[in-house]
Amino acid sequence: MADVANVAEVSVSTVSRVVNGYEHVSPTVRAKVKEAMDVLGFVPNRQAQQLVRGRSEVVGLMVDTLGTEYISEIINGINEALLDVDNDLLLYTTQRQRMKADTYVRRIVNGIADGLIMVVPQVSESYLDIMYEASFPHVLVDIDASNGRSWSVGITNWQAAFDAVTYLLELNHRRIAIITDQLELSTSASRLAGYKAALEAYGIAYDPDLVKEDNYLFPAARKLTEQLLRMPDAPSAIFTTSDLAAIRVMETLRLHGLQIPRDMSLIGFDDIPTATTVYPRLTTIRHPLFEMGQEAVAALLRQIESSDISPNHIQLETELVIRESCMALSPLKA
Amino acid sequence: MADVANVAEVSVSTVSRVVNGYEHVSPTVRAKVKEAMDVLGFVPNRQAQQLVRGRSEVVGLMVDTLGTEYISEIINGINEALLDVDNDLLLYTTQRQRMKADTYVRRIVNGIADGLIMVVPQVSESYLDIMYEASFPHVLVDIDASNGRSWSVGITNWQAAFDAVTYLLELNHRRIAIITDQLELSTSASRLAGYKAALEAYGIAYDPDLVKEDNYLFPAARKLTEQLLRMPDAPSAIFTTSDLAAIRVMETLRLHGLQIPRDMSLIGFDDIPTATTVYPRLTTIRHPLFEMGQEAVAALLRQIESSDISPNHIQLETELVIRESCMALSPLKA
DNA sequence: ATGAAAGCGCTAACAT
DNA sequence: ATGTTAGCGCTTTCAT
Repeated sequence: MADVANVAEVSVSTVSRVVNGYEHVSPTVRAKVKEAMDVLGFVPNRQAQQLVRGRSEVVGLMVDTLGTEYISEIINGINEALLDVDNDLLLYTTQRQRMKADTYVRRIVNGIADGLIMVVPQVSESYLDIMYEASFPHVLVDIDASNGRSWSVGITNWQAAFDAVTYLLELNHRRIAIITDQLELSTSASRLAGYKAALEAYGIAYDPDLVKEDNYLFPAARKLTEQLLRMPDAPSAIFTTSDLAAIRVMETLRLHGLQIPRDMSLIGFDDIPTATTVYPRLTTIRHPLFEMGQEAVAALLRQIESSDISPNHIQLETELVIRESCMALSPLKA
Repeated sequence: MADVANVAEVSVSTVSRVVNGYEHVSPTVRAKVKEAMDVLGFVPNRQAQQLVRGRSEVVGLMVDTLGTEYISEIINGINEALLDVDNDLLLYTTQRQRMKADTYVRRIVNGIADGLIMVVPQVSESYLDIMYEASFPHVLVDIDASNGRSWSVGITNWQAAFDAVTYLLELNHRRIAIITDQLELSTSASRLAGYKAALEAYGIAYDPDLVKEDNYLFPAARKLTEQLLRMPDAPSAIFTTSDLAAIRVMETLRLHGLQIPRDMSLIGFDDIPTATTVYPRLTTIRHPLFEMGQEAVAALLRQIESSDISPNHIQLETELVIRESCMALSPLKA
């Protein structure tokens, strides 16, 4: 920077001013400085800027697992929003992590990022404690409701499940199974509640045998589907709380010679890109993943900029996307 | 840090010494400083450290798309290696990127990271130019051979394809199709060459109609498979250059009522986790994704530490993993 | 073994 | 409109 000042025959402050686009710089000088910057190929040192500004313009992202279209869409949304404010993204994966979990968070809090976005289904309370104590800006992504002390963004899980099951009900299905993620997850619990509510609205008794609990880390959708198929009064429709699981179900049904939707109706959840490339194209719930990522950044930035904002939960709407994986049952058969 | 020095009644230099674990600090003083740090919850400011050290201890990772198990495994490997040296990972996605591509790289080069790992099938030369001019440490991941001026890590693509096709040949298959990624990719070209070589070694004529070119960004495996099935002399085996494509092929075959491996043998590539969860479990080529990530970091670190090392290409070995998606043809039928 | 002081590259008062 | 200067929080000679 001193070099640029020399070449342009001005002071470093002036250089700094044009670097940061401030006013009160005569066009002549501005031009001269810009030229000098070009000639010297000058680019401001970020570390120094960060140091003096007290901000890193980096946000941390903690995910438990990469490699799903689900997380990919969220990250795309985060990136998009970050681009607007010229911030960078630091990635932390908790999967196969040898580091003590807390050290992890502590590093972020005291270190390199201005805030942290967490896309971790089951956030450990000790993480939150650390961040809370340090009043470190953070937001929890895709949880069902505010935990009271953190910002969070999620979706209307209850309504989504209610809509999906109601749609199936309108198609005259009466035996409707649900393959859900772990029920400890608040989102799963809400979806199951929505499922029950829809059934109840139609005066249909709830059958616990029709709910199968999967695990997103160790998917067992195939086994669960086969359990369903073996039932004497097997379901005519399956509602799955992720497209990934739905696709595994499709595979399994086909393996058993069943056709979709003729022999079994199927609804997924998330509306990942692949949902439209499988055959038949999957009827599913659109999960605003990309928007969730964007909202997370917005919420985080709000905290970083003015640290006195009280926790809030942002709830995004879902939408039933009807494609070809469901079919009406004839009222007679029903 | 000054606070710690005050509380411990020593100078800041001494505090710095214990923070960095230097010798020449009496045990008494060391203990006193450590206690002061604990009491005050002191954690060194990374920006300041980085500024004075002239290193950020952050490495950039540029990927074109997240959301595949392929990239996920690589990133896991990178993370693992980074953990050892206590560096952080900055993520750049080129997908849906509004930023001018060069600005992108330029930012990284002049900015925040000490080096860059690129997992981008088709690296633009202009990126490389920028990094080369700045002699910025970088490594290209999963390309087939050195480009002469960058470090890179890849696998033995030719051999891998040769092995896969030879296996099929030994199983008496004679009409063997290949569904490959874009042939502009050096890796794809090598694999196709390996395919041809294996055929030739068995004295089998090469049939261009049996090679179908897919696109990893816009997968068309289903359509391509159907083209293959419609052929009057349809293949009895398909070799696919990614497991993802292989799984789409499986789906398609099943849709057409064909059984694997009875009606069609199938070999994938990559050995992603899902390859073992589909039915039948996929015979495939093990692609050392995780190791590739680790090697990339090692190569990068070597460059960062001593910047005068000349470009090198690290080639990792693959391995045929035999599972249940292939079956021997009776010699008669063959 | 410990301390004093210079300086990493920049920004932002404060002067002029 | 432009220049001077004091830090930002740390590391690292150089003294002692």
